[in-house]
Amino acid sequence: MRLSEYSLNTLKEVPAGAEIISHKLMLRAGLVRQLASGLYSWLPVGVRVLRKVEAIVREEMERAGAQEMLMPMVQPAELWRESQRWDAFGPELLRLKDRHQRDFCLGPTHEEVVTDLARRELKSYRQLPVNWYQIQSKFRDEIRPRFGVMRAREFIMKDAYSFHLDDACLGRTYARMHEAYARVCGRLGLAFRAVEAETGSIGGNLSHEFHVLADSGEDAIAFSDGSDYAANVEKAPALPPAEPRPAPGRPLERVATPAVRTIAQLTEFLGVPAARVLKTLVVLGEDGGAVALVIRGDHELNAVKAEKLPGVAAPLRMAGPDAVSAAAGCEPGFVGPRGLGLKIYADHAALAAADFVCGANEVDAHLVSVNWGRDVPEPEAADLRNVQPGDPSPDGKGRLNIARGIEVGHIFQLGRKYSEAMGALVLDADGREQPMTMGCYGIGVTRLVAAAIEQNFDERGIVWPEPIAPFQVALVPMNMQKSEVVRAAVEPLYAALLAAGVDVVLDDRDVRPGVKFADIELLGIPHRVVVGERGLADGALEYRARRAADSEVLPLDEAVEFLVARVHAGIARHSP
RNA sequence: CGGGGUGUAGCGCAGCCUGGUAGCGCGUCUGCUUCGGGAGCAGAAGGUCGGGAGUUCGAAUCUCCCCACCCCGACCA
Repeated sequence: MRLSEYSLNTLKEVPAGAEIISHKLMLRAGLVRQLASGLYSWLPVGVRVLRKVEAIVREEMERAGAQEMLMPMVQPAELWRESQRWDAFGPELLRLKDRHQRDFCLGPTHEEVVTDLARRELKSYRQLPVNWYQIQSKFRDEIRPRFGVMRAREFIMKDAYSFHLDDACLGRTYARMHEAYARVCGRLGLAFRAVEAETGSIGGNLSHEFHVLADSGEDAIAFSDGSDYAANVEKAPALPPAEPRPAPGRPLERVATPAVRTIAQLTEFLGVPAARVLKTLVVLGEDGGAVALVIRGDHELNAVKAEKLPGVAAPLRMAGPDAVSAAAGCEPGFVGPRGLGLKIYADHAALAAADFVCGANEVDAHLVSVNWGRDVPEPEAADLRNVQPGDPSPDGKGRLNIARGIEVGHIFQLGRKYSEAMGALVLDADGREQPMTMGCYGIGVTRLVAAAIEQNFDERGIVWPEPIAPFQVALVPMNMQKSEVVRAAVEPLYAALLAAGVDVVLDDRDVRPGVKFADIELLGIPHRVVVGERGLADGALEYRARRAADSEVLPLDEAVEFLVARVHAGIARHSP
């Protein structure tokens, strides 16, 4: 490709509104442009990267035994009603009507469509297992699109669906897909972790998320320093404290705490550590009532865990001030478990506290030296909190660390949720009809591009992992328009690299060298070769890898061989 | 949806408080010079000041309504 003929439009300044590094660099390097909130056009350089990511995903899917197919993005409502998800999926499902007023949606995922296809095509256990995948645009009407293509409303996903007669077979395909996902991340040169995860609106019994580690990640993941245990913080169980609850010490006491509402204010006012303060959160109950959740002041409520408790409404919602007053007889900030006429769940750690501080259920007052059993009836114990760094690993080996991650992939063992709801049955060896058991496996292709940048950049721009760079080699001729010598050197080199199958770009634009250097670095091309009269006098070029601090001399007559070797090595380095 | 913020030339911004009909930098176009790290000089094009209504002799500026976009929270690849 000759840059003079290529649509490359880089920006010196960062467009307003871009917050995270990948979004800034994707705009500056001219990979994408925003159309509307959460909707992006991909420009030619961006598409080059996208296609390379897709190619790697395809290769690994084929290696894992999956077969590519393609399903419609527009889906009839009837299928979603069959699976009960027309109502359950909520406003994230973009609904529309055709000219006959029939209901449709834009596919946010394809379990319904693929299950419909499977029940028509798959009739015998002899056809199983199958694993179908597609790479296609998805649409989710996100509450808040964010961070450029990282959380877009329309995005490209690779989604795969497998069908099996029994769960053992599902488990084998799941393991192969787990391996395939790890290979994809590895080939992209990304530092990642596979973690146990919640299944959310997709459903099923077992799932893992693949997280690219980055401080800008929206998820928190917990992993053990003593084993390979790793889980999304949403999912990681907080073990009950090993030590038994201490015996009550001092007598119960009521303390006036005027206008002291928050844990921070309370710890300062009373000089008590947050771990000795219990906070009582009032949330909406299933029956329209309310439920109280008690956790330690230094702990964070885990909404996913809480909404699974009997009697608690899902999705979890905090009770408003009016509901709190009705239940506790005081405003939020002074609620406590003593004398509270609500069902109470207490977190294991809260339950292990003695002589603790809590709200008195009256304005401007708290109780100190409160003890379970003595002052408050023993509540029901539950795991209500997020794990914290230093907590023991749930598998009993080591302690947990917390890291931020970008969820680029998620795999599920769905089981028979969809096949039973939609009647996807096959005949088994005994001639009996059985619902198939299913797995589904998603990778955010567009998100992978952004995640790769989050892990690979410097002050000059993107530093692509070599397998997905838009071009492998950039040839940068100095004063090419005037210099016969430079042209005579660079044109054959360009042709030879093309002939050798190298993804090479020739920066033949009539612009000053500084512009070329800045653009090539912003774009993150892994290998750069400068061709100038200065070096050519000695038969030499200058080579510089994107990550290298300095250039090195490259004899002109060795250039093709050298670059081909570098490119192959760069890509091979990432192949597991 | 709740809270906060921003909309002025392709991009980044000033002007708004204190009304008088729009400016800076970058980019774009033309010419000359320059040509190994985002060039210099000279000239040029480009704006219903997000939209509508109102106040006023007069509105980018004041008032009201609407819209879009961004950020913080609940969702997910």
